[in-house]
Amino acid sequence: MGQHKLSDEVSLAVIKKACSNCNLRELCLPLCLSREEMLRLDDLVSTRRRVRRGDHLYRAGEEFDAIYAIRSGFFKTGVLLSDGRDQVTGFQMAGELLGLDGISTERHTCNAIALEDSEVCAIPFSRLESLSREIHTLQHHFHKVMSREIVRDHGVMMLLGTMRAEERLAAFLLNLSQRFTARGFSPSEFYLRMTREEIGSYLGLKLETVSRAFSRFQEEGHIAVQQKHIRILNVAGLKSLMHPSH
Amino acid sequence: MGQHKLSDEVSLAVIKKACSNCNLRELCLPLCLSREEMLRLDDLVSTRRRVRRGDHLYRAGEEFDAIYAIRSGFFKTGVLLSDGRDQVTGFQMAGELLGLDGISTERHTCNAIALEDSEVCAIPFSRLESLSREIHTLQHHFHKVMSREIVRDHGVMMLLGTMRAEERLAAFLLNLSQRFTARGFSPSEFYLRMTREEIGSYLGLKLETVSRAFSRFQEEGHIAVQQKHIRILNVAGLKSLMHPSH
DNA sequence: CGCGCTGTTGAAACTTGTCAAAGTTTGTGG
DNA sequence: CCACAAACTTTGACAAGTTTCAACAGCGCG
Repeated sequence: MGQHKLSDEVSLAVIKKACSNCNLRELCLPLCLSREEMLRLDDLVSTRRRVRRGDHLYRAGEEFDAIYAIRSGFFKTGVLLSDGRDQVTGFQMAGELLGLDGISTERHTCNAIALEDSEVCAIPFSRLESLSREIHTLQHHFHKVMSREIVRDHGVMMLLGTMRAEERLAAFLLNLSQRFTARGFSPSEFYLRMTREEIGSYLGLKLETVSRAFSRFQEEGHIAVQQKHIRILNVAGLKSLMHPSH
Repeated sequence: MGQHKLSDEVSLAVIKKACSNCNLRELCLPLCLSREEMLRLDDLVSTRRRVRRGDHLYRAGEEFDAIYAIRSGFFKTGVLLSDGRDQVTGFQMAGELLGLDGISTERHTCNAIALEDSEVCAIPFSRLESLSREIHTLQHHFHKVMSREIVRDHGVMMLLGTMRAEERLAAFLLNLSQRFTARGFSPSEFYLRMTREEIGSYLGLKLETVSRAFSRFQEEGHIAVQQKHIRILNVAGLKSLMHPSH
């Protein structure tokens, strides 16, 4: 019995590397696949890659041949203008896909950098296309994921185009909170993996403005900030900051 | 001989409604398809729809079942926040696709409004998925189109996040110019189909700021503006405004 | 021909950015 | 384990850019 259990655990440890047993499968590509389909996907998503904090997963201009599913860790993506200005275009966490922008030109158009030690599953794109020609649900789900990325970007455009500094930061915190919640973490308490400057870049603000907004939120009792440690004390208060009445 | 010619012209007029003879096929979905594949696409893209200036092609919240290729005309897409703020997320012209954002939730997430009398080809999405399971090149091209939309959105995020008012407007004009050029129109002279307010919404600026920037560009000899009629006099000048030295 | 929508321009108010200084944390090498 | 340097954060004072409010001009449509 003891023997048997041990061998079970060992094989589990191996199998766990596959989509079919990944605890992120509800957030990632495998969504809605049958058991048999999932096993075919396992085969596709066999390459893993570790990325150390601060290292690039890929760089703008590099040849594109795979998208990446984040297994664990935290990333930022960003583009760099010729005159040195750069913009963080997103922060990605476990279960989310990276590299969709590279399909269009067959080159990556942004940089993806790990904000903590991370692990990703590489998904060779041409094989994903092949498989999704055979598995209807996979195809459809992949289209949904790409579309969701477009919707997300529209949300950011909305944020950058119509909101003022404090509204942007409130929206940002609520979004993070929601995504942490979906992953089983606390909705109200988390560590920011990015600097004030990176937050500012994403939100179209200078780091000092981000810092001041944090301080203000704290003064008003909406959150407690200690460096990168955030506790949300008053969700409703933050939400109301997003839609000021005046 | 004369008879023959007439009959040729008549059949041409009919055939012209299909992708295989659409003069936008180099910009639209059919790209890279073989003759035979193109004919199968024709079958799919059989529904046309006229949209009058000011009318909605679709509204946020409506059920999604098709994407649209613009055959002629000009559209804007935008989202509306609960508190009344709205943001134009894009302007689309002939050969471009509308509705990709709807795939993710099976509902349209933005409004699409014609800025001039327009005609679109409706492409039933589930049939597009079927066909692209059979036609590899169509599948790949469609993925590229979605990805291109993501890249475009990142460009707008860059613009909204890092550029000041005049840089934004310069980038906007140069982008329009380039897209008109790709469609065989003059790169340096065109009519804006949208109001200052709509430009401002897209660029995250108030209409007065847009107006002032136009005036300034004119004073400095970069462009000539007369209401919606724009002539670009100095492309290099506009480009340099996008990347100020100081 | 006038009414409404759109666009232009000016002045003041407000928000955010810039510059500067000091405090805090983190990481590294001795 | 400590010391030091580097990176990050906070805060203040001031400057710059954008919005707001307001008035007016022009164009286009009924």
